[in-house]
Amino acid sequence: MIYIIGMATRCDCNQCELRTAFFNNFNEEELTVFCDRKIELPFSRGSIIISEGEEIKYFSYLKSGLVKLYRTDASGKDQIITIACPFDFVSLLGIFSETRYTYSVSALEDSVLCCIDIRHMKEIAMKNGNFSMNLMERLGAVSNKIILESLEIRKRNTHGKVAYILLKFSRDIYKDLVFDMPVSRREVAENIGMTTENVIRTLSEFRREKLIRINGREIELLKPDDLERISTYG
Amino acid sequence: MIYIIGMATRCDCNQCELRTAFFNNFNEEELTVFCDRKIELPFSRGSIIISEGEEIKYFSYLKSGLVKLYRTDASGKDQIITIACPFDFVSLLGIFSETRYTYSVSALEDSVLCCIDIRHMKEIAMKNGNFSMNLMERLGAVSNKIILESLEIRKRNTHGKVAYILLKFSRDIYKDLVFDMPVSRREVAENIGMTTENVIRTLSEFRREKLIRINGREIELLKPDDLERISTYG
DNA sequence: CGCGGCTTTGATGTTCATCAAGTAAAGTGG
DNA sequence: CCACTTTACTTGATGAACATCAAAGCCGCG
Repeated sequence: MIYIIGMATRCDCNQCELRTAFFNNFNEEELTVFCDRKIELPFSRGSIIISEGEEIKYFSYLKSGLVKLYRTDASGKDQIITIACPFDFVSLLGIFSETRYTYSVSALEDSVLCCIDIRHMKEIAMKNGNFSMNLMERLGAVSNKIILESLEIRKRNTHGKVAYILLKFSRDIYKDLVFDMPVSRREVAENIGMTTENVIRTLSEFRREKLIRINGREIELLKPDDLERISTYG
Repeated sequence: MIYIIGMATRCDCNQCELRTAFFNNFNEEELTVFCDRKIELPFSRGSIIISEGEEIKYFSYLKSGLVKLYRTDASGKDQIITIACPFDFVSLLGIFSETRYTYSVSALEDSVLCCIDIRHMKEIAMKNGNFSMNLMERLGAVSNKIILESLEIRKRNTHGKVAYILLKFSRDIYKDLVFDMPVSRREVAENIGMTTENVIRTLSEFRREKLIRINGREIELLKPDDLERISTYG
């Protein structure tokens, strides 16, 4: 992990939006210790946060911004595993069963990561069963989401795939019918298993059919219901 | 879950092969309680063990046999998530974050499930941090495997996909170059995202090229190294 | 014995990746 | 700040890969 970009900052974990997720299971002392030990690291858009093969030292989640988790194959082609939003874990489930990362992470937007020493995390989990259960629930939900999404994408044709990811950006990430795509056309292709050309071609078709409006990376969903139908039925 | 097939049996958890995985973290008393509360359920080949949407009542793992985890879409088509071997968990990670199953499970071979009340499992995990951590590690490893496999399959063409799954059966499941396919051609197709016809066509090509020998469901890998190459490079 | 499901092969057409080529945008160094 | 390089985006043409449709043999089961 790279530490050079900006200064590590601190915030009050009492205020953290993840509090209800698992800090609730801390007593005062635990929370203080956690707060003291955690560090926050800012990363600028485009920078690599974690490289495949790197040793796992921290348990970390995304505090703000947007990051992609991806794998690079032998021929250098990337495959995007998932895109993580604020308060999603960047540490996936392997975090406790592996010693090295099996994927890379890079920042799609300026982002801040909240990190805590993995050993410390384990210690807490060992001692505090409620915390540990809560953590398991959260990690499980993330894994489930990734598995589900991968299956959903796999069964769609090109039109369905593009509609699916447009709806995902609009609904799950930006909660708006108008948004700036955080990823290039190539990255969209890497996410849904298509070629860059066909992503563009499909987007252009959607534009011609007045389903969407495109202005560079800005996209507006004009007929979300129709896109929904395309996503579901191809 | 269906209980009607055969009688629930018991075994000594001290002898269980999963012992080192997490029973090690039990003290004598905990192990006794666990052993008393768990039940073993036999299912005959082809029977449905869990149906999508069903309430999650048990944490369960496969003691013997072979099962498939799958989802059924609106049009009735199945998509196989993964095939679980003995001592794999049938309960995936959602187990603690969901109340209902998001997938179905059916027996590919005569199988025995070891089940324990999910509430009891949670109680133990809450109290025993080591157990809980171990559980998390194991669940994490399973999830990771599923995610990885899904990504691997997605990036292969038909030849690569078929070679990949043949090698998986041979190496991971049966540990032999000769094995009986536990699944129909259609199920292979549902596992790797192809049509049944193209699975058969590809298998026939492999046979004509003397890469494999086929006798109904019995398959022998004659040139595993060549299949390896096909799996990796298409 | 006949029905339904599984397997297999062939013919056909659609979908999609690849190749090629050009424009636009964005970063780089003098 | 501008020429230059590189990267992103876009469209078209082509062929290969793959799904679909059709038909027939096989096997197990009621």
